[in-house]
Amino acid sequence: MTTENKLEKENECPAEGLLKLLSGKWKPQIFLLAVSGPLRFNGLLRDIKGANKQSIAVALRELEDFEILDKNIIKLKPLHIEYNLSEKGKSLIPVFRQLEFFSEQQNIKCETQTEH
Amino acid sequence: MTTENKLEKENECPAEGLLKLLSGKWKPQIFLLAVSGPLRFNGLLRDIKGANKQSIAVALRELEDFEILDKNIIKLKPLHIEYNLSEKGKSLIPVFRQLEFFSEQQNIKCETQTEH
DNA sequence: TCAATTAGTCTAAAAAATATGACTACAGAA
DNA sequence: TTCTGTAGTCATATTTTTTAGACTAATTGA
Repeated sequence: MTTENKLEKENECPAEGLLKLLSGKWKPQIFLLAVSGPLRFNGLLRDIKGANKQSIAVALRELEDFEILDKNIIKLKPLHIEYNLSEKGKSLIPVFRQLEFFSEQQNIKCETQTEH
Repeated sequence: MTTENKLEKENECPAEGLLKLLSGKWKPQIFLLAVSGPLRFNGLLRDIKGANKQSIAVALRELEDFEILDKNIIKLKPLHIEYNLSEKGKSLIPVFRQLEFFSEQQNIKCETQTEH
């Protein structure tokens, strides 16, 4: 079953599909990295500590299926593949910023922001 | 391990904790129902088709742990318990609205909105 | 030609989330 | 005192998500 079908099938409440899409174990990080620039498979595997091939591959595929990331084959030097935020993906940035803003207001914070 | 500890432990990116909190199978629905008024356990069990005691109980506990819902013991007629959106919970409403807005813009839509 | 890097897939196992059904405990009504 | 409704818990299954590790296949560099 494709990601699309899953969401078309039983999606009672409007925000739910998007929440589901964004809430995999690695997808928020991947999205945030995509905001900073193009992504590459092995790069993600190196940068995201603890992640494994399979999960990265699935996350990329789902984000691509939703047209949040564009997959581009770069026919250069070392022929490779790049994932870039699509326009739709870019329009998600403010949504993320609001989620971050809320989290900082309340203290659902991240460790790297905590001084030790 | 409590819900708090889980999120304090390894929360690399700011929006992640909130996404995780909101993305359980029933939590978005529960939150949305809470926007309309106080919730009660058996009421949710009746209203949310397909949900079971355990999941409702866990979702309520997590939303309560995060202080998004307040749990109130109502010492009236049939002594019972009500869950209400806290101030923090209310401040989440615009975040939800933005998620919904994005979903409607793109077509991550819900079935009830699709004409057939 | 051999080894490394690229970007994955596949199968199977482990872990996490959800579901099922029995059970508890209290209050009020019949 | 038994039955109904309140709000759960608990142990156990089932389902879903994530991981580990072997494998593929094309390109590139030495």
